[in-house]
Amino acid sequence: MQITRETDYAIRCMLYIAASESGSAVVGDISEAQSVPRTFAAKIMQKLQRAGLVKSKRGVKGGYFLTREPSEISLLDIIEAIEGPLSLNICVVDKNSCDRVSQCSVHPIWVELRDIFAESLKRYTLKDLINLNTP
Amino acid sequence: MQITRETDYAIRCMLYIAASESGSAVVGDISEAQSVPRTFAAKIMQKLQRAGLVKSKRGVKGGYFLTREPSEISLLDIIEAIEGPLSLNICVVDKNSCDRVSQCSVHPIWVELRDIFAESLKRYTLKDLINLNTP
DNA sequence: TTTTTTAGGATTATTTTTCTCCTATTTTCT
DNA sequence: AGAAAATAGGAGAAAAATAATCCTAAAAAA
Ligand code: SF4
Ligand code: SF4
Repeated sequence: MQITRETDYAIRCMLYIAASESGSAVVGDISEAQSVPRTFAAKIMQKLQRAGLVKSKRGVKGGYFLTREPSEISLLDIIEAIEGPLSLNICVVDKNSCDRVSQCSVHPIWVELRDIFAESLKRYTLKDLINLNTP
Repeated sequence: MQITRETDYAIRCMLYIAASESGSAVVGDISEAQSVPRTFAAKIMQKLQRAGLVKSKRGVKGGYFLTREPSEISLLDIIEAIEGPLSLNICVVDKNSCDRVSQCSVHPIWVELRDIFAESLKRYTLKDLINLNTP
């Protein structure tokens, strides 16, 4: 019931880019500053790009930059970019995974809790997290 | 970011005992009724017992029974019995796991979210879940 | 054209999850 | 007492998920 290391790394990476002066950063710098293994960081950035949270520019003076304002990128966005749709139990996201769904009294609870949890995660944006560091 | 299959099984097992006429059930019946592999169910019941949620009686006419009223056993109780203390990121439950804790702006968020989530899970008890089935 | 930097597929290593097996012990019933 | 029913618990195997690594290609700027 925890986010994965990969997701934690992704949040760190996004935070680094958001907090950077220029608004963009190369994988090498992100990796070093946030203690994320270099090649793993590269993979993570690719996922974030496919999810549309960042874009890249190749070559000298290239790097990754955010596609939206830090205030418009929430923890939920980052988590779902890495882990896929948020759910607290397999049956919430894939009804075929369990043949008890139709008669299960717990299933609706997981659906409801997912929404509550998602709302909480939406409330925290990159901007909030940067401000906590440099008030 | 999901509960494990084991935890889902544990909830089913508890629910079966709580809903049973006699208030107790043997592993074989629980396993069959809830489609939980027999030996795995036995292991799960042991964990639940160590957590103090059930007690067992050996021998003929034995089985497992709840130590508290169904209205006094919450989803959080069951989840923590199986998975250990609830946390959404490793650093919440083990501060030594990450040497960035002291300077990390995300860490306090995970602590806060854990509490919100735990509260939500506390609100659902076995009694609520049984009533949903047989209103 | 050279250097910098991302893109992406293939692959490996590690850890966690999901079980199974076997033997011991306790309790009840006959 | 003895047989049967049931949990207790350790050891460990199989499968899946996580956490990386490696290598080659492609793009863009200088
Ligand atoms: S038993 Fe209920 S809660 Fe568990 S996976 Fe199936 S539908 Fe979901
Ligand atoms: S980086 Fe922050 S949130 Fe992530 S594990 Fe470390 S302390 Fe926790």
